[in-house]
Amino acid sequence: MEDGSRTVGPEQYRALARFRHELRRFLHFSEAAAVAAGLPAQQHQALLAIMGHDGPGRPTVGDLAERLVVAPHTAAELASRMAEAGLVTKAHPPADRRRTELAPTARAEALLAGLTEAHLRELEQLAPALARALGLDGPPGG
Amino acid sequence: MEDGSRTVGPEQYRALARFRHELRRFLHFSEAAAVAAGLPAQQHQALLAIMGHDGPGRPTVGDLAERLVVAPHTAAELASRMAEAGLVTKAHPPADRRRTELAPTARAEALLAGLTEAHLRELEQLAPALARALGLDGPPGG
DNA sequence: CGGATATATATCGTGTTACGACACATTCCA
DNA sequence: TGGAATGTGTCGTAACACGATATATATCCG
Repeated sequence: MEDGSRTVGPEQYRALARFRHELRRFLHFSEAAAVAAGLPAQQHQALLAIMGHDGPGRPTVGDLAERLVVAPHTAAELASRMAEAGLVTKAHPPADRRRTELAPTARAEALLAGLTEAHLRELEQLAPALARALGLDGPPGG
Repeated sequence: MEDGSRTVGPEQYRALARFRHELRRFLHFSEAAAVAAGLPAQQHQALLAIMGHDGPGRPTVGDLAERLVVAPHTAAELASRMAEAGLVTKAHPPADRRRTELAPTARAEALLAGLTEAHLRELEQLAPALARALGLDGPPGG
């Protein structure tokens, strides 16, 4: 019965559409905030991934690709643009000189701090709606 | 005290980065699924917005813009590409001939049904991680 | 009724981003 | 030590979103 082959109806479309709408509102806020701070949206997210790296040592270009769910060479391009913009510095660790480790500059850290604060505040507002929209089938009583 | 001016530290970066990672995983899945079905990602989402429209009558280009959180002329371009691709038909209601009402074609409905099924299944998997990542400060005990 | 203004959509040129195909340096391994 | 694997970088291409601008329709006000 619940094999999922014919469960798609108007209610599912509406629920999924609502979820995507909430997502896009957040993403739109995020992009606008980043651009207002002088950062392209992807560079902001890359910076967050770098600062939020929780492994040992600095994240590499490959780590960045994995966290952003993009192809390695896409992350490489992104890292290059960020280095040009003075947001990160690149270093090749002696242990494996193929790798490129990324470290944020002081300016990038300052920018990210402000943006992160704004995002945390915005998410406090949006989280309930997002969580609600994640209950895609709607409440059992509705 | 909780004015939010100095709450940004390593834990916040990690939590927010994890949330963005989950988001990107979902968005990557979604785009890949759409493209595999022969639809550009935005056209898939536009279709979902159209089919998920819950107001009276058909959604207009302006409605689409609002749901996708894009500028009206961006939605107009998207609608034109979709009409060219045989995914929607346009109609100008007599009541206000400035408006353009959008209706999905049978082919579009079939495509969206399959994609929606896949998305609902994927969200069942991802929803817990997303919801967890939405508790950005981490559990009180952790 | 008629002209000014507002609304809804559409078009054009531009910039950002992501990809595939390919190139190159470094490391690993038989 | 030579060849495959790994990590990153380069180049050309395509989709998307925007600002500026244009057009058609509707509305308002006297």
